[in-house]
Amino acid sequence: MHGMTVSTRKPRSSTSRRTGAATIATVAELAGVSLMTVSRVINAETNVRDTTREAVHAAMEKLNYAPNRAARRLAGGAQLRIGLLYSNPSEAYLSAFLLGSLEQASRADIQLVVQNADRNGDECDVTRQLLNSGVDGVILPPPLCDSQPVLDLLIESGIPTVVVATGKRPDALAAVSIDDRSAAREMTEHLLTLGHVRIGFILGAPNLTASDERRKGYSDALAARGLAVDEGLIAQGYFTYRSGLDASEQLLDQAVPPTAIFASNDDMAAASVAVAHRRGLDVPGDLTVVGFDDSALAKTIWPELTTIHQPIADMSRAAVDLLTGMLRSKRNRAEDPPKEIVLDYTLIRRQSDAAPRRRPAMRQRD
Amino acid sequence: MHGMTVSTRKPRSSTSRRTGAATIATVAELAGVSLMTVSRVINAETNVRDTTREAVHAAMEKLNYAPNRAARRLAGGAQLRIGLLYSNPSEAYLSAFLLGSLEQASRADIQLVVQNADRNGDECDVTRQLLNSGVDGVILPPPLCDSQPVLDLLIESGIPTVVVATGKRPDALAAVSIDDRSAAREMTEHLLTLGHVRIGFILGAPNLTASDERRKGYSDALAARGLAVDEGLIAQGYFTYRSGLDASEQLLDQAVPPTAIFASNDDMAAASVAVAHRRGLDVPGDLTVVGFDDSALAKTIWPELTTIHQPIADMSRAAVDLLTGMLRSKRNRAEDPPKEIVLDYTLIRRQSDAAPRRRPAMRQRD
DNA sequence: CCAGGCAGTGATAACGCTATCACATATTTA
DNA sequence: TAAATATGTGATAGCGTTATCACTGCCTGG
Repeated sequence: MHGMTVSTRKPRSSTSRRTGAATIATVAELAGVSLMTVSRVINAETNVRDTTREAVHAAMEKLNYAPNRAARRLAGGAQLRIGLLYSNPSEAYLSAFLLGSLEQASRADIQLVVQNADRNGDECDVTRQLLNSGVDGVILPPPLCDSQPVLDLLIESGIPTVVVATGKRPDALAAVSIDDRSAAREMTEHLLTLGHVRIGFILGAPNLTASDERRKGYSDALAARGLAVDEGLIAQGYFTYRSGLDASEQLLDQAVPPTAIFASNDDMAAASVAVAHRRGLDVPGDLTVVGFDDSALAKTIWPELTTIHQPIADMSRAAVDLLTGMLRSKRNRAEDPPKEIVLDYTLIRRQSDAAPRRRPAMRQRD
Repeated sequence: MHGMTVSTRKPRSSTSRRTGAATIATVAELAGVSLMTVSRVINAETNVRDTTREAVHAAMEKLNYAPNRAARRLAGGAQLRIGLLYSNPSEAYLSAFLLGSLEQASRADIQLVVQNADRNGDECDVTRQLLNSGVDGVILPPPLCDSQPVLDLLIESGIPTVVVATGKRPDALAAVSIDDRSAAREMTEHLLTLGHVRIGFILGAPNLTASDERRKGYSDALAARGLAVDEGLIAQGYFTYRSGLDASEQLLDQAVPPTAIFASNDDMAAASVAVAHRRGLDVPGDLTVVGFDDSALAKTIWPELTTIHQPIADMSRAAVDLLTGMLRSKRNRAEDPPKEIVLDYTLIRRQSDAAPRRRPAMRQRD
């Protein structure tokens, strides 16, 4: 006859790795019931006889029992995982972003899966791969937050997603951002207040929504002062240093060149400074240059750049927070409309801005 | 009768409660090793063959694996905390460094406590504070890795510590570095091979040991060609852009100016480029400029800098790895002598170097 | 009086990881 | 040359909990 199991298991060596804390097993023994019954009592399940329940409660009290969270999560499979999908941002941006999100994830005891979209082929492939790997939510920092194919994929899959620092948020997704538009307006107003009137503007990459917002902010400020936007003072850039060089040359080649240049990011602002120097213009004496982002570069070059500080780490922290909330409430079946969190920016004044020269007449070299 | 169990159990339905996330088992299968080997790699244990380790790392990357914290804690792995104490390095350096260490820490599920030594008063106070906060180990990137008081404090406390990128490692501590001296020699040889003879050198900050090493490398290369070191071609810098401006001016003011400038880091090299442009010199046409570090800046500016690539992120990853190994082996066994890991550098050739002009006379552009 | 239903309860297998020990090869030592 | 010791790797048993399903009775209704 078979089917009988003789337990050949040898008694566990008592020393190995006991923590000393009471476990569900201790409670069960004391109460004279099985493990499962105790588990049911703990989880307030209904189908336990009252007398049994009381006995278990008594035992728990006597033993000062507290359930082990790790074990609970392990068994329940309730561990949340969120994916962070990024694509060649500047390293400075990425590390600040990671710093914030890892910290928050660790605090909330959530697993963070960081994935680089540039490796392993196509953006969409990587996105699919991430979705298949079983994450519960996704965080999308720039520039991926403006990639329509990726967004479509995420929206279609219905996975809770937070986009960060995009200019216009898709209706279906939650977002964390700063108000790019009013930041750009504030910076432009700052320049106007200094006395500048001809203010050049270097656009960001056309496919990124934040670029648009910044340009609108620039226009807003001019409009508020009743100034017309001179298209000759707006040059296309692509957020790279090199594109900034060309754009700056173009602006300074104007018949009446600007006395200030507002670049849509710090890299391009640094390029403006370089072009100015090459032309023998002093910054900020002859030309004011300001940037946006407050990247590492802003403090590296000389003069240090006046720029808009984006709280990158705070934004990523907020994104993790927001996503966690969404995931938890999703369990409770609540279909709230996606939220949007807008954080504060700061205008950081350094050494690259000044009032325009009284007489813009002639600038000799030397 | 009890004690005998008839096993009528049918095989479990496969669907039950899979999360879809990659586990240590998935990784093991893909890498073709056992669970334990993967576990060992994750925990940076020492007794795994390098080839095996790489295979496992590759598998983890491909699967986007992240360890399950709950399972980890449950199984008895204590939560390790390591402190990362930094003090105003360049932001570019710091961000690359953080990127690597955060990634590795996250992979190994270790808590990383990042502390800025410049806040809260004195370096030593902050160090003590960090030690008291109960970290299990410390990582010390430059420039703090050269601060004798801090080093003394750590050595005295006996806490496992890894210093990174220091020129000379204290005997008592483990270290991760590159060979600064031979990297500088290689770069100088490169310039010599291009045909340069008068090569200016901008020193790094005098209190940092890496600066010394780089200078020695420069001298080594000249000596190897039988060239004397002209002190007029060596200018003091402090690793900042601004100090690079002064140093470059000084070098280019020489009666017979150098045809190439080798700066001890990229920030100062960028400054050299700026000064050259301001003087109407073309880079690399009229002046070759090369840097060291391959920081983000090297690829940001124009022309992009030829430089020595320091694998900063890899170094910090290695530091975390090394430290975890030390902490784990500390539990199990006695004290091994502190290890030193030397990673490879790479000479990256971009657009800022060229052979010197045949006739240093005058040649108009275009 | 018996098939079927339902409330209680228990036995056992995951969950994903690490500790422990066994084992097969290298490398050294006697 | 055999024995002793390292090395690198794998098998397996937990860690404390919940999911799943089997089992025991006790009730129903025909």
